[in-house]
This record gives sequence, structure tokens and C-alpha cells, in this order.
Amino acid sequence: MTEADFLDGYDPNAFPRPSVAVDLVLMTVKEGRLAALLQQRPNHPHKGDWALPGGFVGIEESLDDAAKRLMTTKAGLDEGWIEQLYSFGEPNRDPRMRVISVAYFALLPAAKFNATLAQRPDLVLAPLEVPWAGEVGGQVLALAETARPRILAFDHAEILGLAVKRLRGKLDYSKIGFALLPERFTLGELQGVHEAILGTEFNKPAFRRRMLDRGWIAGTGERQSGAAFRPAELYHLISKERT
Amino acid sequence: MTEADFLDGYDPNAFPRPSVAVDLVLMTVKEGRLAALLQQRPNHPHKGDWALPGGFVGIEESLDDAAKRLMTTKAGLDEGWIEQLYSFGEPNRDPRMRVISVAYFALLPAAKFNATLAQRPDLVLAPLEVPWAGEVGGQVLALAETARPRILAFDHAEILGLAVKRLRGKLDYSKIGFALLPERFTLGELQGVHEAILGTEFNKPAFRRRMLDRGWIAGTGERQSGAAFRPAELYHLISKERT
DNA sequence: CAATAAATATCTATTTGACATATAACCATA
DNA sequence: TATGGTTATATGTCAAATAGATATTTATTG
Repeated sequence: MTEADFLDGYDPNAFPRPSVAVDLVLMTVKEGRLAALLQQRPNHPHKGDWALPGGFVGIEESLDDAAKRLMTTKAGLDEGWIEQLYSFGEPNRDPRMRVISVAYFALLPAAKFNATLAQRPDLVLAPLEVPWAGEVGGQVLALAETARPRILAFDHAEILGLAVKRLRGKLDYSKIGFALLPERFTLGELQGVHEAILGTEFNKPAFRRRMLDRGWIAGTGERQSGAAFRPAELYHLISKERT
Repeated sequence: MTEADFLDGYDPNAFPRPSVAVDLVLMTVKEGRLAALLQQRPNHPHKGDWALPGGFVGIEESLDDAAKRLMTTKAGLDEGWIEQLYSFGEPNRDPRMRVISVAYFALLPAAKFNATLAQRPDLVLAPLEVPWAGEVGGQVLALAETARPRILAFDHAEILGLAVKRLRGKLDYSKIGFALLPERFTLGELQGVHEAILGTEFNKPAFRRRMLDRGWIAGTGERQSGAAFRPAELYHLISKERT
């Protein structure tokens, strides 16, 4: 069945159609580690395994709208950086029926997850194994050793891996990293986010210079309080416009 | 309709499903300009306008397989660099019915298009308008002034624009550019491809150095023939493994 | 040998990494 | 209350690596 056939008079309604779903990779950096929100499956298939939150796309609903709706209804979260990741369409990725899944990923500061996690025992923020970004041939990512159980349902390990890969790829040239920080943040916190995502350590003066020279952030004049040493200045993102 | 609902016993078969299509952005660099393969639509809607080749995904067929099949049956092309681009799902993007389209883009050397173009008068290689990559706020791309007609069907202008954006973004750090060159190529040809895609000019010695230091290509010892000046050495890509 | 573009060499400017030093807060102790 | 120790922020300096610009040499055709 091709588009030309369709245009020449075939009726596409006569052909079976797949279901289309959206799966969400909701990520944050918590305690210096990259983590993703997972839901324990209450039913078959893959009962008891961890899975990405997701759901079907409404027949009159855009993909973006479906992703935003599911973020609210399935995870109790909103706002943050959200973007489409990739579409997964292997015929047997779901044993029940043909489901094509459009994966989205969203980034939020760790604090935004607290209320949801307190109310929903089926949800966890699973820390991710993030080897050095430059490692050759290394597995991009799996659930960390500390996550139990470590099995992901369907092809969700592949989706999660691609999400981390994309996040790493965009971290340096886009403003994506700021979505993991509160409105006002210190340069040390910003560096911590970058180090957690890439699995590397950076030279502090060079990192500061690079971030400031970019012209995206500016100091607020205010300082962090409560620390037993020199307080860090709080910075803010000048414009949230996506680059 | 959410996945949880489904798991709790709802029957997703009772809900209407969208059609899922694949659209192809087949690009090349011809005569120093980036160009894409377009098909003139023979029927409504958008009759006479240019459109990306595409077709529906089979119910037992993966998205990747559908893209490869359509490349053969709709454009008479195969091999080359192909990858998924993005999924488009606005409810009214097709006036006839709900169609979610997974866009793929593929890159081939200009010579590979010759046979197909000679046989298929409905297909054209339309040159694209490519402003300087660093331009702020500029339209990413439209059909060049020389392309007639300049109107693209459906949301295909958006798809084409995103394809060029992605190509530009990956050109520097991936091996994507080599897909537009024959097996053996000169450094001048490689530079020409980069300049056509990014819409900039590069310093020749610096470009050579950068490409050679990367370690992806090696000289063959053979030289280009026929030129009325010093013949350029032919290089080849050492490994086609994607980075 | 004239013309042309490839290929190389050289110099400068910019960027980046590494290290040292100064600064500002808290805290323990006198 | 005063003082010095502790700690991470913040800044300055130097060396190394990278990138851009220009000039020179090389190889081929006509």
C-alpha cells in the first residue's frame, strides 16, 4: 500500500491500522546521578517489570498534546523541557498487538518529582548507569545496579538508552541542561548536572569560563546561603528561547 | 485512553486508530547545491504541488522496513545513508483523514539519481535555499527561487526544513557527509559538500587538516585524472561504521 | 612556460586545560 | 568576642592545543 495507490483510488480504510502510543522518558539529576521515572507494571505482559509511562494517542489529538496530557495524567508533572525523541515500530515490540510508539523525553528539576513520588508507590526515580561519554563500544546505559528490579518492559531499555544519548548530544550546544536546575542556580550546580549526565569531571575554571562566555546566563547579585564556606553567586538563564 | 486503562481491561480495538505513513526526504548535493527529490502530485488534495515521496506502513512491517521499501518502489533508489527524522502528527495535516507520518531522510550521491530521474517525469531534484547556517531568525529553508512550482503539499515544507536542520547539525560530528560522495573522493569534493550544506565557505588548509586529523579517511595513493592542473589525491572512508 | 588548483609550511589568534592564589562564609576554640 | 582553621567559590596566569590566514611549493595540461 503506497500513497500513490491511495491517491489513485484505493481506500486506506480497508487496510488494518496500527495503534499509536506515546511513551515518556522523564529524566532528572538527583544526588549527582541521572535518573528516570519508571512505573511498575501491574498487569501482563511484563507484569512487575519497570516500564516508561505512556498511553495511546487520541484520534483528534496531536502527538505533542498527547505527550503533555500523559505527563499530567500519568506522572502528575507538567512544564519543563519536553521534546520528541524517536518513533519505535518493530512489529512485535508489544506481544498483544501492533503498537507504534512515539517516544518523548522531558527534563525537570528533581524537586518537581517529590509530590508525585510521595503519592504514587508504583512510580520510582531509577538511577541510571552512565559510563563515560567518550567510552568506545560501551553500553550507552542500563539501570544502575542499585535499581530493583533491573528489567525493563518491552523495548523500553532501548528507548531509555536513546534518550540518554540524545540528552548527552544536546547538552553542550543547547540550553537543555538548564531544565534540570531551579530558576536560580550556582555555577557549581550547573557543573554537577553536566558531570552527572556525561559521566565525566570538568576543570572548574574552564567550565565557568565556557558557560559565562556563551552569554546565556547572568549573575543575579544574590548569593547562596547556609554553606559553611564562601557562598556561591546565584545565576539565572537570560532567555529560555531554545537554541 | 491511556495504557493503564488498556491494561485494566479496556479494548483498544474499539477505539479509532490513525493511519501511519512514512515520508522520505531524499537529499543530495548536485552542482554545489543541496537538493531534494520531490514528486508532483497527480491527484487531490494539493494536486500539482510538490510533495515528498511516501506511503503507508504495512501492518506487519517495521518503520525502517517501510522506509527502505518506499525508497525502492517510489524512488527507484536504494542503499545510502538513511535514518529516521521525526514524526508528524497534527490532526489536520492531511485533510482526508488522520495520518501520522514518520519522516525518514536519506542521502545519496547525485549520480545515483540519474537513472530514476530519466525514467520518471513526475520526479524532480529540487535545489534548496540554504541561508548561512549561523543566520539568526532566518527561515531554515525553502525551495530555491529556481524551483517551479515552489509550493509544497501538506506539511512537507516543515519536514524538509527539519531534515536540512538535522543534516547540518550532524555534518560536523558524524560521517553523514560521506554518504553524498562516491566511494573515492578528493578533499576538494568533500569541502564542496560541506559548503553546500552549511552555506558557508571554509579555509582550505584548515578544512583539510581537520578532516585528516579526525582519522576517518585515508589516501588511496591514486589521483584524479583529466584536470588541467595538479591532480588531487583520491581518499576513501576507512570504516563506514556510524559514529 | 603559463595557468590552475592541490598540497604544504608558517605564523598568528583564539580557545582550552592545569595550576596557583585570593576571597568569603561558617565553626571550633580560647 | 576574637581568632584562626576549613572549605568551596572566584580569579589570575601560564602552557598546550586548536583554528584561521597567508604565502609558497608542487604537479598536471595545453
